[in-house]
Amino acid sequence: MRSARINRVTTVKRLTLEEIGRLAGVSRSTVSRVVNDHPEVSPEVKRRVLATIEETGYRPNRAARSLVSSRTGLFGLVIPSRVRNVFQDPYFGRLIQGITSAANRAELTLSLFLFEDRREELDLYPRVIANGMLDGVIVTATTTADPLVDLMLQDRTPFITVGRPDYDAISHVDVSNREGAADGTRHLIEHGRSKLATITGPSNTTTGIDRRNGFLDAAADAGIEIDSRRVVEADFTESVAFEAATRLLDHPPDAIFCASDTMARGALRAIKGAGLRVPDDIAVVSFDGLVEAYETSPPLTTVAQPVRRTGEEAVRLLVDLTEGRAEPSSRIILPTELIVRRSCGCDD
Amino acid sequence: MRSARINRVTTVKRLTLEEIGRLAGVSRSTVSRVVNDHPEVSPEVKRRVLATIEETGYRPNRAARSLVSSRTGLFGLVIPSRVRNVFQDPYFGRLIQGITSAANRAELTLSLFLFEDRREELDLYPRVIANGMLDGVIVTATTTADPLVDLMLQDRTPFITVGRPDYDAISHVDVSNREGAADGTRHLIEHGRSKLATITGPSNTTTGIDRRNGFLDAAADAGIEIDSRRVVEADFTESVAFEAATRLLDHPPDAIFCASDTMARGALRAIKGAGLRVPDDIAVVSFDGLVEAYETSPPLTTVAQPVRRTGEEAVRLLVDLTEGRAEPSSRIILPTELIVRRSCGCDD
DNA sequence: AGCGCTCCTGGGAGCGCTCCCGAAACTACT
DNA sequence: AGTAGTTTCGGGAGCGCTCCCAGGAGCGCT
Repeated sequence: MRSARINRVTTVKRLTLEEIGRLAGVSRSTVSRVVNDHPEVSPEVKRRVLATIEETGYRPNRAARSLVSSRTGLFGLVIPSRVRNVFQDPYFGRLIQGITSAANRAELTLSLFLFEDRREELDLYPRVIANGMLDGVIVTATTTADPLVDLMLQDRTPFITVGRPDYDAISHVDVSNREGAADGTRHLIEHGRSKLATITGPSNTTTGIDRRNGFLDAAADAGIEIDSRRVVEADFTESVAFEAATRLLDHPPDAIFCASDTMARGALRAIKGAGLRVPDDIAVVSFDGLVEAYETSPPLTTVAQPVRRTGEEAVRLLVDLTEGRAEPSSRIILPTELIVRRSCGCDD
Repeated sequence: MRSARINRVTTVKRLTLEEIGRLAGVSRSTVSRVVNDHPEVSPEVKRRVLATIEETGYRPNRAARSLVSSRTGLFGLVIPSRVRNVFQDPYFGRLIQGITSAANRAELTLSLFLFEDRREELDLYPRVIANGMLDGVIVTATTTADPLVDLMLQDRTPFITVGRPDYDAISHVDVSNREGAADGTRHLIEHGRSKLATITGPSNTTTGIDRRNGFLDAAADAGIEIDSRRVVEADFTESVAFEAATRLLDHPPDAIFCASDTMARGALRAIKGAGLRVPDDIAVVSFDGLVEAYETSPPLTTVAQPVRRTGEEAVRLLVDLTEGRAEPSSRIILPTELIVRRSCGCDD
């Protein structure tokens, strides 16, 4: 263990522009120009100022800058309270990585807002949004009629959602949930399955709705009737999906389309628990592509979505929006891709 | 889909203290006193001011406040670049939940800093720490000789680490890794196992070191010799642990203590792949308590650590530190608890 | 009536920065 | 040499807030 030099300096005179100017023999304004890389500074002076900034380790005070520019360089990432066990599903982790990665590259700072309940969530607005603390906000996983979104709509700080929002005219980035779900379901049908079932996400989320509709689209296209008891709703968690799947097994389907990998794990567990085999008795296709092949048995066939890229695009869109480069209601839709493994009945 | 009222108001006069004062017929100062709940305001005036604040929806500008108070209400959570796949392991998710939950309660805002590489990580210091953007910082998962910690030590912004730091004199919160690991190992020994092995965390982390030492402590106490080939290092990921476990199986032990649940999953997969049974051939005990019983087969016996509480205590400690309530080098050590399931050889 | 006291309120100063305007210095012309 | 134009720099003003100090109002007391 190394011993630390704790330098609890009590009165470090905080360096200011004025002070640096004094040291370099120029004015406050000139130092400001150098710091902000304005052109009208002679090379000689610029060199001198840069040198004293270097040796003093001066950093401009952010609060003062924000006060005059009314920009903070701070962006918010909001994950609503509705999301139970955010990190149980690999989705959010991956999304956060994409977002932080893009944020780092753009040299902007990201605040994370997670909530335990609705009260905390609504408290966010007065506490950090209405007072101009954030230059922009990314809201994920909104529900239909999300009160936070309603509040944000009243405000001036730019925001986008990840996932299709309830309102039109809100900028967002999403993946082709409906088409992807249809692709996955079609694959099941091509395997000759016809007693199709699905475990959907919550019906108060657009993601849940879109993937369910994609499933229904594919079935309808193939002329397959879907009994409403074969459409069960869960909440993207493995335990609730387990229960949903168990209910499904009362009248066993020969194929299940699960709206997420995590839910597919629950379904797999339920099917095995009932003494049935995957894919022989029931074929399974899921959505996300976030679970490695070795993590389930059999390996999951899944509709992969580019989560990391979703995060990166979200940051890009938000920055474009704050700088007026993007249309107020642009949308970016990223493609999905079917990854064929074994749970669908394919050999490989 | 509801249609949105996008109110792109171009020139909203931002409300100020002065403005509110004018509306309420008092001065800027009086409004300030009301907002900050200072006592020397008459009830009648206070009521009137509060009323106009309410009806105008006024929120004090944070930048201006920060400028004079030199406090921002912003805290940072730093997860160093070393951590590959932060969210593959449930640990960080749980920790983040604990931290954000406590932060919400304390009405402080949390910024998240994740990095892809060392360069990004070191960039953090000049970009957000040295310019006083953060009131305090929580650094997790530091390695020995972490350059960021070295930088922070030079700075005045208070910081703590989660996990025992390399330096003494840095405030931190940690769990009893060494004792916990010894408990887990002792349990294996009580099952009559003597050919003990361990898969450790990285040897440049105090967590890796402490848990390995706990394992060695228990073995030594029982008079059991540990062949150095029975101590293999991994990096807390399941895939590297899989490889480490595979190496271990060249001279199969009859018990493995894994320094994390995630690594235990890798070990389980390797053992099964080799055609051996758990716990019959090899008993397994892990550390963390973050994996549900149904998630592995057999259910893992594990040394549970209170991750969520760790996060909460971290926030508490940091806040105490910034407000001068805590000693400059306090440490909080949380207890671990052995959760007995089946992988160790117990019946239930 | 005069004094001192407390209670409440208003306004000046200043936090560290950016923006703007004007002056100084220098150049290039007539 | 004088003028206009350009480049480079300094200082005032002000962002919205908090802190401090001064002063008025109201009170009870001598």
